[in-house]
Amino acid sequence: MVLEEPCVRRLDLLHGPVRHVAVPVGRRPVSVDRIELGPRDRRAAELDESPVVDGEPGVLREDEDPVHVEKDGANLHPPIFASRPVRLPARSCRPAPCFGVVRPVTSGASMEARDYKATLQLPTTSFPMKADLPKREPERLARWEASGLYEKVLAARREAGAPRFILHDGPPYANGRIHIGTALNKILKDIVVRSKTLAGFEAPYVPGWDCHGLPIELKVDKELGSKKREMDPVTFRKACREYAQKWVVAQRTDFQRLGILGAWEAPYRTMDYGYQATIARSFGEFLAKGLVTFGFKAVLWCVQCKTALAEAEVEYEDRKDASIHVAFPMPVTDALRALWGEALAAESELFAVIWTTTPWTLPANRAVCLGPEIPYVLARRASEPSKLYVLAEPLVEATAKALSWADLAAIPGTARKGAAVEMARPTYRRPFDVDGVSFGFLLGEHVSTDDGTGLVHTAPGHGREDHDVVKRSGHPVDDPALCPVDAAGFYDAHVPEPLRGKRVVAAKSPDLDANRAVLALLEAGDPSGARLLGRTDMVHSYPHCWRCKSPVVFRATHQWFIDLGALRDRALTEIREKVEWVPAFGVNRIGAMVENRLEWTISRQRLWGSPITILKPAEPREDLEYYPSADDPAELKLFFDHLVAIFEKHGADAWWDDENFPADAFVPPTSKWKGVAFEKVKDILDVWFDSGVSHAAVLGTSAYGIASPYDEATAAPVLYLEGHDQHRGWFQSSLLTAVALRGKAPYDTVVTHGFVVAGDGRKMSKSVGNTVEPDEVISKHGADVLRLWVGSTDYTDDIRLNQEILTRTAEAYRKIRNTARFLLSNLFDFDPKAWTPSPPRSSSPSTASSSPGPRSSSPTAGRPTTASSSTRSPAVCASSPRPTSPPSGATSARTLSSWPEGTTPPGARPRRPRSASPRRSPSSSTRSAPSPPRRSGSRCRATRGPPRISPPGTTSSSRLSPTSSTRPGAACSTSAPPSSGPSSPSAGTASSARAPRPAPKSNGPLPS
RNA sequence: GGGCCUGUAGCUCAGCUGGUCAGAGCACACGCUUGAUAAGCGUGGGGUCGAUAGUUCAAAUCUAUCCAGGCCCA
Repeated sequence: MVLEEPCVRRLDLLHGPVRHVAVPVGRRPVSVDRIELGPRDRRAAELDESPVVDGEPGVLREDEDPVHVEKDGANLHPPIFASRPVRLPARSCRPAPCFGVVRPVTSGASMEARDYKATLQLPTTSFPMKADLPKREPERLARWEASGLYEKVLAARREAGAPRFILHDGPPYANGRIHIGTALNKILKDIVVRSKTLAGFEAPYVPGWDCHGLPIELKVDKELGSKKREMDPVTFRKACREYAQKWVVAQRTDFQRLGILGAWEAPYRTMDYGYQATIARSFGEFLAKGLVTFGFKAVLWCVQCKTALAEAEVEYEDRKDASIHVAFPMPVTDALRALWGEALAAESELFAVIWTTTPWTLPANRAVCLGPEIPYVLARRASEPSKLYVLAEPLVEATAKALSWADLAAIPGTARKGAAVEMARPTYRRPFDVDGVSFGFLLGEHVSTDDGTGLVHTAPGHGREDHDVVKRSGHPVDDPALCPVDAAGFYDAHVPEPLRGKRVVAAKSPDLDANRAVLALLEAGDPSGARLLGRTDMVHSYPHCWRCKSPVVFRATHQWFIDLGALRDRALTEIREKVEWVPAFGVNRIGAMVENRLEWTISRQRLWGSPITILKPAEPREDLEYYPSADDPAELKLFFDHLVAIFEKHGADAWWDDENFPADAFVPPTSKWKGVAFEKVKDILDVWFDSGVSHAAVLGTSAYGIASPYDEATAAPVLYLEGHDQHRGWFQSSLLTAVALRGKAPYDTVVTHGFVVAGDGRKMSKSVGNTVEPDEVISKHGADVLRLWVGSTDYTDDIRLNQEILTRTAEAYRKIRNTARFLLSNLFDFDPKAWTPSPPRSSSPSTASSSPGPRSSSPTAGRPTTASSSTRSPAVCASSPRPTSPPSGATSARTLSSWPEGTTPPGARPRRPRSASPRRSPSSSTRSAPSPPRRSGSRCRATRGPPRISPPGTTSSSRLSPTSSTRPGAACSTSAPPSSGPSSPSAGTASSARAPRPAPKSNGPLPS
């Protein structure tokens, strides 16, 4: 059988008995064995009045021309053979190729037979058109699990000596079911891991969970109710552990249902004994390096939970507060008269006017801050000319408006800079003065003329800037009187009698309300002479405890800190020069955050966590404040070696097990302090410290089954992939701990994704009712549809999701599926073993040769930060030979998320690094392996649109949607409870980075 | 209020350093097909490129402001 060109190619492609042959109009099949015309075709032909002649099917002879049907001079149809039936193309097929059914005649099939189906070679497949994913996916997953697919693939790569690629999982918080953001995050990770695997890498994926922290503690607390009071800490912690484990299991089920492949049988949990031991050892290293400090400092404090909060544990909500202007009387001194001259008459009453929205902090006032460069004037009302008010010049008008004092005006010629005013050493009488301690006027750069009066009420016990400015001025800040508020939010004895026992926020009754009491006292006339000039109610954004939703306060307490001063420069260097950020703007984000961060409050007054493993002498001693300390490195090492051994065997619970492990049990037998009576510090570490050291606990050891990517011998690029809220959270806590512990960032590449938002771009909120739950999607459409949705979006930005988008995605899925089905069905009788590949048409030597392995052969070469990773990542280099893995049979269906079991995925053959590519240095290829495709010659950082990841097995690129949780691993903006936040690094769940697009031309590196 | 980011057809996205850049797929409408049929094929409608003002011979593409939205802070 011979067909003309276009048909011949098709035949060649099919490489088997001809089934469908494209017969272009105007061209003619020169010779075919036989062409049959089915009844329907015949009817169509009749309708068309085509010259179809009934007759016996016959053979088209070489010299016989097909009949052309011409109408008005144009070919309307493909050839129709009068005596040789042919299936007619659709009438609408005009110039385009039409499909005819042509088959060789092997037997004398009679045209009389009614069922022509048997005589035709139709597409054949058992791959169903209908996916029925909700039902069939679980079966597939069960097969994966039963066959140990993940382990097998990994083992195969390992045996083959494939280069490694490590995606380190940011641990989601083990509290509650997963939400859509978590799903987004995990699917993106799965896409990366699988594509890397398909690209020939050994790409293990060890999932993890963040198990410690306040949210779990509070939940357990609630569940236990009154029982908790009878419970010892060890028992309570056991309950927390069980609670966390319950959700680990639940979430694992959820993740597996999404089709995520990974080491689900051996994940890491921050509450694992070994992990806890690593936390303690890491803390020890911080101590040894002198990075841990202990001090009195205003921290965010929840009076309801009675604990310090991390910034990330705080949510800002609108709140209505009294906005008040208060005048503090200032004695008129000679210096001030010299400053202001005649404007300040001897009989004048002088006042400093401050503005605040937290009246309850007035009893803690110790100073008034002025901006050094801000001009201050004397202002007065026409109606009360003897009263002079000091105000910032730019704010006189605004103050007059706020107070409804139309007649308030600045006295011309009285503008003096804050620095000059301060030089005159003015004083004032602070309100509610009990002990007479006031620090007077201080200069502070934080003073602005954006609002207020330009004179800032300063209470060092209740504000960070206040604390800092007072401390910088040399005044003491450790005096408990500076913070007259107890842990539960009640005024203590450092305030005047009428205020004692009032609660500063979250008062249950108006009588207890400190703000109200303060205002009442001011209105009644405080002995200091302070006057309330005016008050209004103001709605403003105010911090609330993320957990109990109570308004929080700043309260000075004793806390442990990590001093970031020593780490900052190194961290910034790593951020800006070593790490690749995808999308590139991440570097600005985290850079600015690290730059502005001075310290990290690491202590929490809670139970469920890793302890701050420090002992304090039961009786104060001159020679030892705490044990161990950086001053005695030998003792410190001794202590932590001993402690880590205990933790590895008994877990951190031992720290609370006073019966079996009293303080003395932690003093090593050989310590010189053995015998001294100690008490344990009972604070726990910020949970961000826990997850922050995962690089040490999981990647730095082989405890979780993978060799360390940080060891030279087993080095591998490390990718972190989380929502962009983790710039403040896990990325940062991981970075800071890694810089402290090993002097380097823990990751080579950081990919961030956006948050999942509703269809209108707004955040998902349960109260609004615009959320989409993963299990709903799965039960309705199937996980593959959810995965396709991820793959079809731009993950670098926020990702929209609603029912319509899901419907579209499901429709797209059907198209893709049917296309696959068509391809499969045409291959049903394809025998790969009998197939001889035709030689490549042409190959460009340059492309063909540019497939260096991901790992460079030069161990010493670092990743050049400026080198463009030019070209293509070896990881996905398409030019390397891809073994064709034959589907085992006609029925082998490939789904979006799988390759046939027992077969080697395409591209599975590991590529060995090429020894020398003239186009790229080995080191650059090493580093760029995990990075997204870049435009040639441009640095990733400068790339505007992030490249997309091309998920293996899917036809579309994927995007991530962020959810809104606080921990890594979640990217949803729904109201999932943030895990306790890292004090400094706050973590968010939602992240919205755009997913890298499929690598262009198959040569681009994957953005991972 | 600050930092970072986003805003192109109903949906998801391309449009690089300004000059056929107003595109694709899906959806929709109409037609065809009904031996891939809860499929397939063809044709078509649809966007003042968030808004405004600038720079320029020329702007979706640069600048400024504004509006809307997201994350992180305050």
